[in-house]
Amino acid sequence: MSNAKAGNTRRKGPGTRQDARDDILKVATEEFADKGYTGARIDDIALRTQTTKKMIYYYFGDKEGLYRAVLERSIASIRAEEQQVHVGDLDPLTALRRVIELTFDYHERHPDFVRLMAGENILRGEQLRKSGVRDELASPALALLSEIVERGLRTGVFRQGIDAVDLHFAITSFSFFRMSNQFTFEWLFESNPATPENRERLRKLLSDMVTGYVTANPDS
Amino acid sequence: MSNAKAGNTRRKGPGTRQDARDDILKVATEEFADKGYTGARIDDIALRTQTTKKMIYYYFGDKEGLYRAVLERSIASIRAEEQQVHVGDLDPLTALRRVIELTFDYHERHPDFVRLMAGENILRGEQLRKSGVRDELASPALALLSEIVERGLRTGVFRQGIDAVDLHFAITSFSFFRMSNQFTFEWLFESNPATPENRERLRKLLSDMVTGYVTANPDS
DNA sequence: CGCCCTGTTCACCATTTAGTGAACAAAACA
DNA sequence: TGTTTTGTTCACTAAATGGTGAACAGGGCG
Repeated sequence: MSNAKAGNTRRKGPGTRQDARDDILKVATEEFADKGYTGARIDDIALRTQTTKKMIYYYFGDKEGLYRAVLERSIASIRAEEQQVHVGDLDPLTALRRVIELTFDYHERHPDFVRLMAGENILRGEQLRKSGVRDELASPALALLSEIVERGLRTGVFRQGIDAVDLHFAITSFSFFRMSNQFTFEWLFESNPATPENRERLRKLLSDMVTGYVTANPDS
Repeated sequence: MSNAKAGNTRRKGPGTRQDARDDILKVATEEFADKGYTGARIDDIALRTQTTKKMIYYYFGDKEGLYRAVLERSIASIRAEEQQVHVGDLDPLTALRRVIELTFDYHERHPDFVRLMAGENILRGEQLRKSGVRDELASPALALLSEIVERGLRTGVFRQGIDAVDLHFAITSFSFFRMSNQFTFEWLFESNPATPENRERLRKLLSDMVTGYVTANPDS
């Protein structure tokens, strides 16, 4: 609509070109995370950007293209962060605790990512499936876990039948749900799990529960 | 739009009045679960209903009113189901296993409920907060768990520091995430947790993990 | 110098979408 | 039986929304 931007100083200085894309992507990420795919408004994104609506279409083609770019960027960022972690020198149980805590913390630090994934699942993951990014190594976090599980089994600290993907599932479901469902959970139980006063307790609970499960324990 | 319904037999027989509301609610539940609040289309709902768009507005006022009615109905239904469960005669650990399995199964059996809650959380739970239904006893499932935890602590089977809400959180996050995030999880790890071949394993994992955590264990 | 490629602006459009006005039908009620 | 209340039809609308056409600016390059 009327894009009456006040100080429309049309500077063409260096760094404007690629930065325009980034500017759009950052704003679009917030918008899509906040309202979901259908709820997001291109006009609103354009308004909060230094560029215009036409530029969004120029760079990303259509709403779907923009949305896919947002998803890909968000996932790339989590991968980059995961890649930094190294736990090879820790004993399996300590390493596992480490990974659990990192996963827990990551979800807390990136609510946009959580909301984006929640929204994409409502859409049955169709856009992600159309995207090609997948191949760039599934998830460093899983590789990490696989290595830990292998070591744990080898040294006899872990019990038989532990699967890395299942472990990752257990850890992620807890960490993700804590952020994604905080509102309905609070409404139901008058306690918001994503809140600071519940943070440490839940973090420890998850860590204890998973490490306890994994630990070799012949009886029972 | 043009509601050219083929056999528009305008029967006014008994049972048409209240059933119209139910018909609308059932279709609307699917629509909102499938597309989220903003993605849902009143016209589409009307088309798949025996009534017309105007009737939807007649009964529910506006889109928000319809959505809220859908949420309330969905939650009322889960409550009704939970109320049926009785585990007072089982020992705490068996009772806990029972509740875990019931929660796990409920989420599997009601994907619409899961998707609806996921969508409502993207909206930050605003509609649920506007709704007044909450008072009708928070959650029977929680009452059940509280009673089990109390017995478990009393008989010394459970260890100290177990909280019923936290337990419920752990159980629900696992069960919910399995359904809600199946698509992105499958995309990432080439394994869909909601699928029959993963069902039993995950169900057992959750049950073992939680009961293991809860069980008294002085060492470590 | 003239051409072309990448950005960029502004006005504009077709469709979709939530929501309505008014008249009418059929019970319920008096 | 007349009147009021509840339910129902159909045509209609204002606004929002994703998306476009065309013209143009400016730097790189033959």
